[in-house]
Amino acid sequence: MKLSRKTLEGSLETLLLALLEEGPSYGYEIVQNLNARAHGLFTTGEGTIYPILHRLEKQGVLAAHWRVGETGRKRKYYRLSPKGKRELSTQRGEWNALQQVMEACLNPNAFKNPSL
Amino acid sequence: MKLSRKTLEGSLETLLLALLEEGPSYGYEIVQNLNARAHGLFTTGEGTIYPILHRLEKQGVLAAHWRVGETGRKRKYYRLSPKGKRELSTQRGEWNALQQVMEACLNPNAFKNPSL
DNA sequence: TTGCTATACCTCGCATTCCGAGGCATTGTC
DNA sequence: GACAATGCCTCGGAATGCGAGGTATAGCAA
Repeated sequence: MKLSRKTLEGSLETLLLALLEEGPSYGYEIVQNLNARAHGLFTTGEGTIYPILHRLEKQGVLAAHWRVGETGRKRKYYRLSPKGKRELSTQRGEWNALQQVMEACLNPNAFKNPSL
Repeated sequence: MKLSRKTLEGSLETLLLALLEEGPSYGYEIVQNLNARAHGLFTTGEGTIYPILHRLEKQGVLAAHWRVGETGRKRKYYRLSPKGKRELSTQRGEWNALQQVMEACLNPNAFKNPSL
């Protein structure tokens, strides 16, 4: 099954933040990593990830610094700033909340609400 | 807590389809119904719902017919077409799949994956 | 040397989405 | 007659995802 674009919308940023919570990484690796974790459910490209990284850096959610990796090439490493950690926490909460509403609507019979 | 627009993105259509699965309804009522179920977590307006309804009708996912309700006013009732039922089923599946990926990324410690 | 692939960065433009603001008509109430 | 509630609708802006393309370097093979 291939996840439609619409379903993925708005979740990518949360996914990205969660990934960076585990440690600094750079754009190219992040794309590979996300696609690996998606297990073929969806595929992300650089055209999607780089603009998000730039925006988050501009917003102060991510901090970036250039470094030469073990391959000899320059990489731009991103890591969560303190603001980024708070942001991730917020988004985790929002995700859980949405999950509950979706659960209640998609499986309404699980606990019939007489008020509706 | 107020759900940010980004988190909600892409889920509204699924929510709408799930609501119509329970029976036909019309735009104005759908808006009220969705907001009631959101329990203040988010608020949707008619400017959001009507375009979605029109698009879904055009795509053959919803069938619509005008009828005069018990209030005396004309209403445009929408119900799921057979295609719509299949679509809802698909979206339910996509939601569950996304949920699993999100779960795995947001709580990576739950089952450490050594390949990452 | 010359190419090719993988790595690694980036931008541009299209299609799509949410949503606030507004417009129109009708019903019932004060 | 004024007003709110019901009920439909459109328009434009901001933001998103993403395919397509561009640049440059490292390493390998012909």
